[in-house]
Formats: sequence, C-alpha cells, structure tokens
Amino acid sequence: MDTTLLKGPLPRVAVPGKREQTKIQNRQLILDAARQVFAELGYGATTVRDIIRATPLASGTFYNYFKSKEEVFQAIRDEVALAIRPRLHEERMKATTVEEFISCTFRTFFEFVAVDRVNFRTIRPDATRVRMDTPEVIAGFEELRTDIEAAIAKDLFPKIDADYLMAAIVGVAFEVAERMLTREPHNPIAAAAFATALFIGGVRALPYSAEPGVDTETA
Amino acid sequence: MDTTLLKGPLPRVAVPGKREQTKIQNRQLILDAARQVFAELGYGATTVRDIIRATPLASGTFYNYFKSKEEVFQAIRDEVALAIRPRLHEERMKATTVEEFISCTFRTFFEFVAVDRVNFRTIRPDATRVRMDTPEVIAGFEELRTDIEAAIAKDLFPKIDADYLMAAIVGVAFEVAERMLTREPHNPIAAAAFATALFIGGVRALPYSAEPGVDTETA
Amino acid sequence: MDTTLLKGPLPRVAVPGKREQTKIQNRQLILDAARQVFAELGYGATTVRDIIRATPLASGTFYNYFKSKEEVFQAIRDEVALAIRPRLHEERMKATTVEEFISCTFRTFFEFVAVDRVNFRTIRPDATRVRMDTPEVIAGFEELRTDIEAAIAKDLFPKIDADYLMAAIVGVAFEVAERMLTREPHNPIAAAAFATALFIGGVRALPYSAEPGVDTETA
Amino acid sequence: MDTTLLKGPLPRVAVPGKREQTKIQNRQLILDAARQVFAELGYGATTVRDIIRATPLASGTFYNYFKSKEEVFQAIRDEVALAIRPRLHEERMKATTVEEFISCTFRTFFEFVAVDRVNFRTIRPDATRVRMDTPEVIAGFEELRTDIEAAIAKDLFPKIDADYLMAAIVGVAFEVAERMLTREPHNPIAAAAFATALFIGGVRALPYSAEPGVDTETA
DNA sequence: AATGAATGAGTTTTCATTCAT
DNA sequence: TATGAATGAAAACTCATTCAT
Repeated sequence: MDTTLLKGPLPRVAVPGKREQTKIQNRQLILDAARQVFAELGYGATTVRDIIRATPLASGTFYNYFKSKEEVFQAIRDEVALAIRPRLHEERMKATTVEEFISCTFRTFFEFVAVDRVNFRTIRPDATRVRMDTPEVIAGFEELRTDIEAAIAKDLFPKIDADYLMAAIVGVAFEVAERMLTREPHNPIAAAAFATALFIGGVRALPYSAEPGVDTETA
Repeated sequence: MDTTLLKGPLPRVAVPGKREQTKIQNRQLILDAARQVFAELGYGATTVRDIIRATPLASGTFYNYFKSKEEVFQAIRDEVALAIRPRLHEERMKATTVEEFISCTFRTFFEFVAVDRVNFRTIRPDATRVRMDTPEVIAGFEELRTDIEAAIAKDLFPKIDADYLMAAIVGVAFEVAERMLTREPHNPIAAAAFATALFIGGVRALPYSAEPGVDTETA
Repeated sequence: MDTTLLKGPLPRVAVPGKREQTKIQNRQLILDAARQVFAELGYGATTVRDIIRATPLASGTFYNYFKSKEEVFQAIRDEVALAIRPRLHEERMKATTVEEFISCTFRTFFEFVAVDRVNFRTIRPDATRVRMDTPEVIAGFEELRTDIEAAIAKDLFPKIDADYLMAAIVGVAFEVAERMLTREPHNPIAAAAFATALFIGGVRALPYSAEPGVDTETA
Repeated sequence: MDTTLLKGPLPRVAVPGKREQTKIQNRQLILDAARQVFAELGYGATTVRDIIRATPLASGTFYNYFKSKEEVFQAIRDEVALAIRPRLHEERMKATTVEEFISCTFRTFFEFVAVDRVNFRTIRPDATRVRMDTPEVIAGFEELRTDIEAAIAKDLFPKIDADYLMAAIVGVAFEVAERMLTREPHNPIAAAAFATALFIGGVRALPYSAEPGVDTETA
C-alpha cells in the first residue's frame, strides 16, 4: 500500500473514511431493526429497547442517531416515500390515456410493496393499524393530486374531483396492498389489474375470480 | 389538589336499588372515554390512565369493569358490532342491484363519519396525523367481505375477488371520508355519490366537478 | 363505637381520615429524607434515588409528591422561610433601638439554625456551596429591607443604604451560621453577640476571644 | 451535521515545534470553559460534556488534560490561587491599620467582581438564582483567615474571633457584591466604602444615603 | 495527540396493577 | 363497590469514559 498520500496535511475531507462508513452502517442497522420490529409488534407496542435488542449496538447508541421511536419511524416513512415518489411521478407524466395513468400508478406501487414488504408493513395485522402521515408521505399524496389535475388540464381525464380521486387511489392502493401481502405468492400484477379494472370500468368490469381470495392469474 | 368533590361515582345518593344502573352507566363512561382516547392517541400510545382521566371515575374502578386496556378494546369492538354492523348488514341484504349494495354501504359510512367525526379522526398537537382504525369500523368491514361473498352467491355481483373488493371499498371509504372532513360543510351524500359512481362505472362515469375540491352538489 | 353517623350521605369532608394522614406523613418522609441526603452529599451530588432509598417508600411514590429533585429542594427552603420569617419580622417591629433591631435579628436566626441545623445545611462543607433563592427566601430578604426602611423612617437608623445593609446582614447571618455549625457545642448566643457587636461598633468593638475559633462565652 | 471543518486542535499546521504551545493553549481552553459553565450551571449540574461543548475541542481530548470534572475544578482552584490570592495577601500584609486591612480587601474584591461579573454570577433561564462559590473565591477567603490571624499576632487587630470575622467579611462581600451588580453603573468604590465603614464603625458610621438603593458617590 | 462515536451503567420517569380505606 | 395512593417492573434517557481511527 502506498502511504505517501497519507503523510503531510491530513486528507481531512478526502475518502469517506472508516468512521464515516461505520456511522452510515449503524444508522442503517437501526433502521432495519426498527422496520423488522415495527412489522412484528406494531408501532405502538414497540419500545426503543426492542429495536436496540434487534441490533448488535448498545442502548445509548440509539440516541446518537434518533431522538425517539417516533423519529425512527418517520425516517423509515420518508426513506420509502423518497424512493417511490419520483418513479411514480415520472411514469404518470408519460401516460397518454386514463388507463395508462391509473395502471402505472397501481403497478408501480404494488410492485414496490411486494419487493419491499418489510417497509410497507409497519403494521400488526390482527391489531391496530396506525398510519402516521409524515410530511414526506403527504407530499407524495399531494403530488398525485397535482398529477391528476395536470391530466385533467390535458383532457386525459374528464373534469372530475381530483381531490377525491386522489383519495380513492391512495385508499385502494394501501388497502389492496395490505390484502395482497396476506396471499402467497404475492402477485402485484394481479392486484394492479384488479385496481385498474375497478377504476376504469367499475365493479362490473372486474376480472373473474376462480375463488375469492385467490388471484386469477395465479390460479 | 383536592378533587374530592369533583370525583365519585356519579349519583352516590341515587335511588336505592338502582345500583345496577350505576354499574351500567360507569361501564359506559369508560367505554366512551376509551373510544375518545383511542381515536386521539392511537391504541398503542393510550394508557389506562389516559382513559381514566377522561372519566369522573378513579383509577382502581377501571379494574372493576375491565381487566386491561386490551379488554376495553375488545368490548368496544363487540359493542359496535351490535350497533352499526347489523344496520349495514341488513341494508346490504335488501340490495337487489350492485348499485344499491355499493351506495348504501358508502352512504351509511359517510353519514356515520360526518356525524361522529370525533370518533373518526383527530389531530395531534404536533400536527402529525395519526389514524387508528377504530374497532367498530374494522368489525364492520370484516362483515363487508362476507356480505360481498353472499352477494356473489346470489349472482348480484359477478364472480370477483371479494377480498380485494372489500379492501378497495374500505380504502376509498377511509380516504374519501378524510378528505370530506376537510371541506365545509361536510357533504356525505356527495362523497357517497362520488364513491358509488367510481365503483359502478369507473373514472369516466364520475360526476363532473365545477372545481376540484368542491362538492358538485354543494356548488 | 357509634356508627350511626357513618351511615347515610358519606361524611366526605369530615375527619382528616387515615388516607389523608398517610399522605401528609409520606410527604414529610420524603422531605426529611431529602434534607438528610442534601446535607450529606450536597445538592448537586444527590439523586432522586438517594432520597427514595432513605425512605421506606417505592421509587414511583416520589413522583406522587414532587416532580423533581429541584422541587423538593424548593419545598424545603420554603418550609424554612415560612417558619422563621414571621418570627423575625415580629421581633424587629418591637425593637426601639438599633441594638435591639440588629441583635434580635441575629439571635433569632442563629438560634433557629442551631436547633434546625439539618434544614440549614443542605450544603456539603468541603465542596460546593449552592444557594438557591426560591421566591419564599427572597421574600424574607425583601421583608428585612422593608423593616430597615421602616426603622429609618422611625429615625431608629440613620439615613443609610437599606439595600446594602440588608445584604450585609444576610451575608453575615448565613456565613457566620455556617462557621458556628462547625464548632461544638453550637453557641448561637455567642455568634449573635459577635455579629451584633460588629454591626454596632465595628471590628474594634468585637468581644475578645481567648483563642481564634473558640467562642469566648464557651471558653 | 459535518462539523469537521469547525473542530480540530486549533492550528494543526502551526509552526513546527510549537506543539508545547498548543498543549498549554488547549488546557487553558478547557479551564476557561469550565469556569464559565460552572458559574452558569453550578458545579453539581455541570457535565463534562457541557464543558467540552463550550470548547472547540472534542470530548476525548478532555481526558488528555484532566481525569475528571473534579480535577478541572481543582485546577481552577489552583490556578487562581496563583493569581488573585497573592495580590490580596500582599496588600493585606502591607496594611498598617485595621482600616487599610479591611478596605483593601473589599475594594479588591468588588473591583474583581465588577470586571469579571460573568465569573461571579449568572441567571439561569428559569429565573432561579443559583450561586456557586467559585474555587478562586473560596481559596481567597481561606487565606483571609490566616491573614487576620497574622494581623492579630501583629496587634493590628484586637484579639478577636478570626474565624467569625472572616465569615462576616465573606458574607458581606458576597451579598453586597450581588446587590452592587443590580445597580447601574456598577460602583465598586462605593460598595467598598459602605462595607469598610460598617466594619470599622458599625451601622452608625455608615455613609448617608440620598435614597436607599442609590450609591451616594454616584448620586 | 485529537477525534468523536460506542459503550453501558446508572438515573429519571412512567404506568399497569394492587390494596388499604 | 369506589377510591386513589403505593408499588415496582420496565421504559426512556444521560453521560463519563473508552478506543479505533
């Protein structure tokens, strides 16, 4: 190893450095553990101790990264929202028909959820569902509304209530995603097909289902 | 602080023999307080103390009626199962068309929310929105699936995925209700009309909106 | 025992009651323990645990009575100030000469300190002295100034700086009391004689001392 | 937050060989910060972190210079013992009369306080006044007793109680200084004149005051 | 030597539950 | 049966000190 460059004035700003690395890694360790534990116990029942215990770190270390349970939670939500928002927005911008607009929204969302299920499931199915809308998540919803309004302006949509439509899409996305995750194997394509059909043609246009609770494409 | 005069089982001097009455009344006091507080803080964050504080009763009294927080929660669930669910169930049983089935579900729900908004949604002081699916609603929507399955059996619905349809209805109900409450005056009829139209004919069948964010029936 | 009176509408406000008694007692237990521990370890080094440990009570019980260490401390100070202030004021009002005014102030204070030394000594001699002036204590000082001003108005004192004189008296009272408590036996009379002589005639009028650090009256 | 650029041992690139300089400098940085923080929060409430935070140094660096909070405290004591005490001591040694002995003590002290008020007294945000006898002053007044004893041996003072006299001087010095700082402008000369007159001739010898609370020399 | 994150023991605080009145 | 203070186990949080870089 050539250490020439390490002599002289220390390369203070250079190279991320091992310290920096560990810091990022530890933050991630906590976030991952929190995701895990939230999914298992639910947000309410989770304690900071639970999170730390799921980690090789010491209790005090938690507080070097987050002030409280709530703060980790929001960090997780934000992380997710930041990951999916740009993708959703971009695809919707490319849509030239109502069908495309709707279907790309659902498909992207369900695929994301299927892959990243731990992120989505900070929820204990048999108990209470808590949804904490952080600014980042709200921003995602707002963006959807703006996109709808833009689509109306382009005559892609009829002149409808964009606010309610946004709400309807969000509601269906979250609830159907939830159900989707209870089925094995997860089938985001089928879920998106269902939701899209509903939004395009209503219940009568919904795909036939061999038996309730089983994705038609899987059956 | 001496709160002696403020507390006490309400009418201590009540008509003799009506002890049974007081017992029922106290039970109700606790249930009502619990509903309130669960809605405000969420199930996880709520403590038994919080519930008792929202009551004229003493902390020990709680345990004369319920063994734990979990038990009150169950009791609320049970209670409402006996109140709203039969109503919804009955109406849906009478439905002879898909339209009726869908519209009565949404109308009843939105009207319930508009009247009982406190139970539905609260803003925490730090402005973070926390939503808890109150037990009554969970129970109601579990039954929804059963009713859909029954409707499919009666050939009212095509043979679709009842689980997903239930999820879609729940999602739309919740999210649109949320938006409805941000508008003045609350218009459950218009909200139900929107949701029903969406489910019957898809986005293209949605009622025209003079301006986004304003109920057409109100405008 | 005649229980006739116990029937019918409960005598809610009557008799202090055993519960009420215990409450007062426990508060006092904590205050006494705190006094003890503050005197031993000093205010800074004392923890709430230390106080509780010096008590037969459980840790949580502390918080039924005080919010924090600081709050107990202030309660102690206030208790003391409330006990001694009226006595000091009353005696000063009766003074007809400067000598009386000064000497009664010091005598009362030093006697109080000698008797109630634990109250006075929330201080660790070898470490840091912390004096937290609670409103109640400040009020005691203010009263002294007012009394001095009244004495000036009555021509008992020459027209001097009442504010500084008050400060001087307070300073001498506290510091000499501190020294007095290091000597055995405590001799408040001698301490008051010293302070009074100083304030009346200056250092040259001070009583002779057989040996420094020994009260002349004792020697 | 990346504070890399803000921290660091001051001039890392400093003139080679002047490492010794930096070491002395850092030690001083810590001592100064400690003095500040002790005065603000009191010894007990101060944490090592507080001291370090008031410094451009990193937490670990603290332990290169001092083993603990206690040790900094001792160091401050020692440091000032070398600075103020000799000055006071020397002046008192030169005194040929009681007046000189007393007046030089007060004058020096009040001037020190007026200049260095931050070290003497701080107001905490919650308005509770906390006073900590900073080590320098404690050390100074311990020596005062020795000096009084020496003066008695020289027949400068009558054979009085040196311990009590020291206490009286300390008490007056502190309390009057406190009052002095509440007046604008600070007038250490007048404060010293007041205290000296009191100690030489008693209350009847005190300078007349135009109005209480106003320094005569200023008025 | 300087750095500053990690550590974990110790402290503060909360809260479900008990129990004497 | 109602009361509400006491309990103490467990959670939240702090901070002196260590140690890899």
